[in-house]
Amino acid sequence: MTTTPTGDQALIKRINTAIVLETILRGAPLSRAQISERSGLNKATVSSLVQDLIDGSLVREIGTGISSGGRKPVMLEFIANAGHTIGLDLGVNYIRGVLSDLRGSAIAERTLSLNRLEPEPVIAELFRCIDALLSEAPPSSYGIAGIGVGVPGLVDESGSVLFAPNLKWRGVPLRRVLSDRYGLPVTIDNEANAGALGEQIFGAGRRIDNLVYVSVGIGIGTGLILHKNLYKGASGFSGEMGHLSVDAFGKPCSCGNRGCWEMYASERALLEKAAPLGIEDLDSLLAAAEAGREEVLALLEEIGEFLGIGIANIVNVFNPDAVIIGNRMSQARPWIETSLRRTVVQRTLGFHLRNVQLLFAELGARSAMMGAAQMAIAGFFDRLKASL
Amino acid sequence: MTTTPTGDQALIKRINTAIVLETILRGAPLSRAQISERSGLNKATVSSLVQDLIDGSLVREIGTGISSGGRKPVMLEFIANAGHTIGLDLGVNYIRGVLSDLRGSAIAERTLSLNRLEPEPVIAELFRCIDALLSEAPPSSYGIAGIGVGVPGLVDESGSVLFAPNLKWRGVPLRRVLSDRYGLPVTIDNEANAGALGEQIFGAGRRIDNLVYVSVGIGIGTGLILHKNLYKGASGFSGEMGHLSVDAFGKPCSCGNRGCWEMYASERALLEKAAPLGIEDLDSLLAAAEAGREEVLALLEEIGEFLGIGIANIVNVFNPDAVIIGNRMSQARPWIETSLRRTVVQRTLGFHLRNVQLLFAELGARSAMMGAAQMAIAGFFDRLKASL
DNA sequence: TTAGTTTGTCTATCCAATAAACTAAGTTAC
DNA sequence: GTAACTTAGTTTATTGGATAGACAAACTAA
Repeated sequence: MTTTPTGDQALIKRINTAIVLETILRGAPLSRAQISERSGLNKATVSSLVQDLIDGSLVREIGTGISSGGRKPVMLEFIANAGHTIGLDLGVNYIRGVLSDLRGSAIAERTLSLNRLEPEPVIAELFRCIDALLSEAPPSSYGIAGIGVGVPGLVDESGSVLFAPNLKWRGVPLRRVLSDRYGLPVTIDNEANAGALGEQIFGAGRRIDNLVYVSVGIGIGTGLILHKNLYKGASGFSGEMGHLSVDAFGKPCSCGNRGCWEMYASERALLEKAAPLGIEDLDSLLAAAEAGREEVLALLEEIGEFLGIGIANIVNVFNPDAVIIGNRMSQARPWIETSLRRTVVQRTLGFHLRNVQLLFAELGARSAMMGAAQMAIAGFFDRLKASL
Repeated sequence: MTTTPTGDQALIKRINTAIVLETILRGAPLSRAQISERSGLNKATVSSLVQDLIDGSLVREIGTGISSGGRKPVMLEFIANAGHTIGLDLGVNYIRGVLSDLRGSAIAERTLSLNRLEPEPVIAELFRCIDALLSEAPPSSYGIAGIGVGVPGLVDESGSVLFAPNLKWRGVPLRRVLSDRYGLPVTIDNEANAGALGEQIFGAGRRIDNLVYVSVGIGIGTGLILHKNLYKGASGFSGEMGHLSVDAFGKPCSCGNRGCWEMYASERALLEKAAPLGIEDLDSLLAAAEAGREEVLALLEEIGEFLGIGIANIVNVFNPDAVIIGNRMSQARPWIETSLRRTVVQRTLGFHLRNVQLLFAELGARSAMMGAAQMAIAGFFDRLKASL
């Protein structure tokens, strides 16, 4: 019960092997000598651990490097295609999937649209998408290392979708369904968490330790990366900052609260206001903005302000290094950025004391999908570290 | 630069020594055999590490226990008075100090009131309080292990008070001042963080891994304990949830934002509303409530509702196991609890799915002081683990 | 008294990291 | 073109912790 994992020699070896592997992942190509220097491990130790990694098909020698006055170094690199993963972004009316290698480079992508919401047909499409991607996977030592999925809703620790309002799902055991069919490790998480991870690893958030990703789509979801790690609430779910109330006695929200942020700053809120202007969807709205239609520009400025109001709250609470605006609304950047930035500066306690960057997603619509692939990759490495 | 601490035998020993010590701290009195069983470490290993702890004056044998059919076990316990710490709660018009042993048992306490706010006189009083407590400390192996202080403001990683609005302090290097004078390790943190720690270790939050402590005094501060650890924002400060805006276009707050929570739910907000009734301070207000004065009861019910509005936001964002209401307003429990609880239930997304407990501080006004002592104790153990 | 049990220590062994010596394979100066 | 120097990577002997198993000590039960 209280059995903490104890320290023994195997633990040391695991720790040091992980250090060597991570050093290579970060700095490849590297020689054994460079790894020794960077990691602080003895040359002999590095040699031995590198040999294990080579035996495990995770690292390979790629020939000699240039000499600096002595024997030429043998350069090493991580074998990115030692395995592959599948990343999926399950949206309300689309599925995006990617087959990637273990560094996250995309090998194949698929997008398909959904016209039904019920779990059965959606899962059938999910299977089709995965099957198609699997058929493109080249043979490799580790094969398919895992599947990651981002979904627009609350996910618990067992990988069940507790509640996805826009899909009208409740209690769908997605992880079990997928791992039963494919016999692979499956990671399920909120779409905003996946997006946060995608931007942190591959996009606007590289090298930023603490960031908040705000996914502005039909609703608003948020993914938090604190001290380089995805933060999950106590029970393993979070990302509900769309339901932060910004107007305690405002419009009632379906969640039970009143004046929730996403009722003022989401795509849905924007389109409701645009309806009287005869605009039905985001694309035509952005086209109208492009054309300089003034009522539309005013609407977008207002959305920027409301986004800023919620972001100021988030900054006050979490004090992150960056906030990244992602998902569909990031396309509206040219017309919302000014009012958004102004509002955040006005409303953030001691803003000048902070170094908060306001950024927009670099991966655009691919953030969540790439983040889902990264979830699977991270799962692979976690299992690896635990095993050797 | 990228030098991660590498794994060697000393690391193993540190890890296992910490396991043994923690096993004793949690379950004392224990025999070596019991420690071996609970920790999973070999009997011989435990014997050797226990001997080190005995040599280090951290553990002692306290005679034999009862036999269960064989040789009698030698029982061990942690030497709580191997050292002492000082915990201080620096309030706006008071200082509370405690001298405690390494388990957090109070040996002596002092409370004194302040009538000036400037750093110099306050620090002079702080010195007096510390000196008085120090003079009561019995001799011990480790002496005074450290000083912990909770302050009503923003504290950075270097232990400087960046900004304490109610004290009107800016940039006071409190840690340096104290460690220069006493030559001891000093930990400075926000008063709400200290209170959260105090309640988690000694009060209503025992055995709760994830909790939010809401310190409702003149303003509102919050301390977050996530996965058993105090959460600090990216730059080492947080606790600003009093400035979560609950009414985007409400009253302007001195922080720059509008409609901040603490403008509606704090002691100051309550007293402003009570002023027309001729009530000037919290004590007389509570007395009036006790006497059943209806206008006062209505005011308190309203405060309960506003507290609930902010707490619902916090629950939606952090999804903690418990929320603890602390500081002065916790005295108003009988008159605010009903409306508070109702509001939180109404406004929390999927409240029925959660297991959030709403609690009131058990340590009352002593939460922050005891938490400050705990900060010093934790610092002592951290340094210990790093050294051996 | 005897047999069995539990506690705690002792001993031999294992294993990973390490320093230092060593081999291999280059460069540079003249 | 050779001698002197450099750097890369391996080999060897040593160190230090954890461990299993043997053991002694101290007890209970019958």
